[in-house]
Amino acid sequence: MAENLEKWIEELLKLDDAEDRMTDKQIKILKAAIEIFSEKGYAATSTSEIAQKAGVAEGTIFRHYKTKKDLLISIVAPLITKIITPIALKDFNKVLGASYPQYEDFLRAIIHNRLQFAKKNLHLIKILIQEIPFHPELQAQFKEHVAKKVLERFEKVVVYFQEKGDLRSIPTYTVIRFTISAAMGFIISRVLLVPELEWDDEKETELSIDLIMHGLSAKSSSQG
Amino acid sequence: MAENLEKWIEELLKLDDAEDRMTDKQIKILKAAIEIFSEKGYAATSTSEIAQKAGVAEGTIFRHYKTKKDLLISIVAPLITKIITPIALKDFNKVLGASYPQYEDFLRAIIHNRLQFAKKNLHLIKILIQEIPFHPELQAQFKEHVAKKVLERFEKVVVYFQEKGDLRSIPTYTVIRFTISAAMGFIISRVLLVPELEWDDEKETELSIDLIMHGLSAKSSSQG
Amino acid sequence: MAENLEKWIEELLKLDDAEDRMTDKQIKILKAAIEIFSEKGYAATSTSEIAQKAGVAEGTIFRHYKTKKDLLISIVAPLITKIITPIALKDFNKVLGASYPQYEDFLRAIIHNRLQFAKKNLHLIKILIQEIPFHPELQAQFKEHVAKKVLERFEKVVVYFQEKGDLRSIPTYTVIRFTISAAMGFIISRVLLVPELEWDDEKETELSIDLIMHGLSAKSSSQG
Amino acid sequence: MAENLEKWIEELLKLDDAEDRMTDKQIKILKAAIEIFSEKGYAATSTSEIAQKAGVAEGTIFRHYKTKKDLLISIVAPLITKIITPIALKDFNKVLGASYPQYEDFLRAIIHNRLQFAKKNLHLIKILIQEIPFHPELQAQFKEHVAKKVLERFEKVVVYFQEKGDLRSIPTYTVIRFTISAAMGFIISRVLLVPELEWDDEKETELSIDLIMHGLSAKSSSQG
DNA sequence: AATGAATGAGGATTCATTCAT
DNA sequence: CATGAATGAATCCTCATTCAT
Repeated sequence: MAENLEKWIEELLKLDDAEDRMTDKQIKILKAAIEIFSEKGYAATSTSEIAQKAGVAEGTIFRHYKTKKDLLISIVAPLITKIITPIALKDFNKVLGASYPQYEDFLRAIIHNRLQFAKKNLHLIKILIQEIPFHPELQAQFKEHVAKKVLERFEKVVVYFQEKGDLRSIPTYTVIRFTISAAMGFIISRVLLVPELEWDDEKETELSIDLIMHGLSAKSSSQG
Repeated sequence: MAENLEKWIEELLKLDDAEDRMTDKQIKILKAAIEIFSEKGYAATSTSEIAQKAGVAEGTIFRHYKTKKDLLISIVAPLITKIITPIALKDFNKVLGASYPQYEDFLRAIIHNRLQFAKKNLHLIKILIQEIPFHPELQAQFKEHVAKKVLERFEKVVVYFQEKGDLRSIPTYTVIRFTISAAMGFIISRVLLVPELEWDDEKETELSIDLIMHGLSAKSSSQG
Repeated sequence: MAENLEKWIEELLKLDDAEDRMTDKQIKILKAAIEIFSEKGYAATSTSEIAQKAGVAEGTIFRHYKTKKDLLISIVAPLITKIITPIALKDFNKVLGASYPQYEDFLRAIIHNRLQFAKKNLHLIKILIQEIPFHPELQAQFKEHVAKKVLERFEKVVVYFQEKGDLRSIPTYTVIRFTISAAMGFIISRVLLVPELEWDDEKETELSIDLIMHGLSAKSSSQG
Repeated sequence: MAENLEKWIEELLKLDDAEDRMTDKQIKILKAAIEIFSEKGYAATSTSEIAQKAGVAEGTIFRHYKTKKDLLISIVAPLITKIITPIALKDFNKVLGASYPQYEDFLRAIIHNRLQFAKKNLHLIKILIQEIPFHPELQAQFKEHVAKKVLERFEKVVVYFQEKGDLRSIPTYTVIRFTISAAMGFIISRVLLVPELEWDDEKETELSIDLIMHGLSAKSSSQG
């Protein structure tokens, strides 16, 4: 999935309403907006700047997006519903479908996927992180489409492994929080905080899984 | 430490230059700015809004802070150098001073302190998180005064416990990242993401420590 | 040449970039600015005042001229390079082309021309005189495009008549200064200082020429 | 006369109202204002700038001068009535008192005096030239105290020499204008336009007198 | 659909002036 | 007298948005 931003946008919005495809200019506007929003933040970005970078007239932006905020929403809303949500929910069903017999198989899959996605969509992720706190509409969407669903399924997964006797019987939400913290801590360090380091993604992933599993595993294990 | 924001500001700036104390209005301006910046973000906040909330004329702001950006810097810079830095560095020396015989004692102290601070200074923390990405001056300060020093000392602490045989011999920076991720994951959830939950801070702290220690400890331990 | 201000502006800027003609509003802005600048001076003129007089929104000014200073420069720079310079240099070549066999024929031409121009472009001349001292960019332009070239050619003309034996062998620059002083003294009195007097331009011009020539002529002459 | 600016100001204002002498600060304010007004123009000068340069508090300026304009008037008005007027009128009476038997003696005296004054009071002269066009009050004062009186006396002097048969019988005002133009042309070039040249004031003065006299003299004279 | 000139409300900032100390 | 903090009107300028072409 998520090969690169351009495809994302194109496919996304074509899927949306097959007849009402995006024009070339619309795509240019979106791309320009994404780039500048992520660099300077929504509030500090002017529509004229976007128009210039997109190579269109200022008026053209408002032909496609009623307001500047509309443009932000048009980026973030489908990002949440069409991209983040599927990514976020990916792999969860496979646990119950027995594709991932162990919690660590599941961990490996979600870390791998989210990292790949994060690497390819830094701009979008930055916008998401930076703008959600300031826009209640986005917060609501995020909560409903991502947070709630993810937590629901995550809960099922964790309970499943807890009942199976693989995971410790500590509060489920604590397990989830610990897992997400450790995984996201790695991903965020990797792509946002110190991307300039030479990362051995494979090795760091395995170490992270190991550390998480040591914390959560019901059986004690020997260590190096 | 850090009883509450008002005291913070007052004490801070009195310490700064004992003779050259802040005026009453200056404090009002700072407080208003902190509140609104944290709610709407720096770029989306207008100086007239700050003036109104502070109960001063707009011109008064510019008598004390040459530009709007200056006002931001005047909030964030001392926040970094005078508050965040000491807090961030707190407890590290006690390890080598043998006040914390175990890594988990150290963990308990840093989680406790940072959590207390975070609870009392939510506004400041939000501003820090939200604005640092957009202001290179602040990034530089943060890197120099906080990140670098914290990592240096953290490294010493971790190496100390690794050599002592208490912590596993995995890469030091991975240990640090894992520790910070798990601890910050808890704190951020607690104060930013879902503060409305009923948290048993004591119990959650102990659980977090337990989880971290299980991942890092050189000896296997029994679990619940 | 120089029929009146409106034509000046229009022709000027059409010549400048034939395709990229000025809009109607742009001309209105220029005219309003010229009028108010000349009345109150650049620094004492507000952009809102200009907008009002021009019958446009204040923002419109800044769409055409990036800053208020830009507006001033846009008036004065082409004034110097396109209007003042040609006027200032007019007639000089005719001396060497033998169109003006005598220095007084040359004098008659330059006084006549400059006076006509000054009468029709009082506003522009006032702006020039008042603002040049305060704006180094304009000073530089004036020096390069006008002062230097005029002096060069004036020198040639004076030397020509001195070598021809018509003019006294006093320092060339003194001759030039004396000529310009006497001529400009007349023109400035005529259009700026006491324009309300009833002037017989023809007669005063001839008198001025006579006075100058008496001072400069190599031959003594009878007087009345 | 006019030894230097400082003395001028001090003497001037002490004379004014012997009891109500200027304070040290007042003098500093005046000096600072004169300097900055002459450099940047009245409208472009801020009172805070003046206060800073004068080394006083902003409020202090307004204790002595009700408004900023008042400060300008306080500089220019006495300049006109106490300084420019006497200087302008100097020497005129000496003609009729037979101290100057010839028009050229008179010329020599006025050029010399005005040049000395101009050299020592450049700042004041610049302010005068630049601000009079924009301030009707100053215009009125200048007209009444200087222009009118000077012209009256100048007229008497010229008529005197015309009736004596020394000067040509051309219109008196033309004689005056020509004389002033030539004299001022020299002085202005000397102190304002190209002060950086190496001027032989003595020689240039004599040349100017010679040129003027040739134009005006009733008798033809030999030339160099 | 696309343009870009035009708008005017609003933004940051300056400034002359006031007034309590 | 002198101060300088405080003021708020006014200044220059930006920006999202509209609309005639």
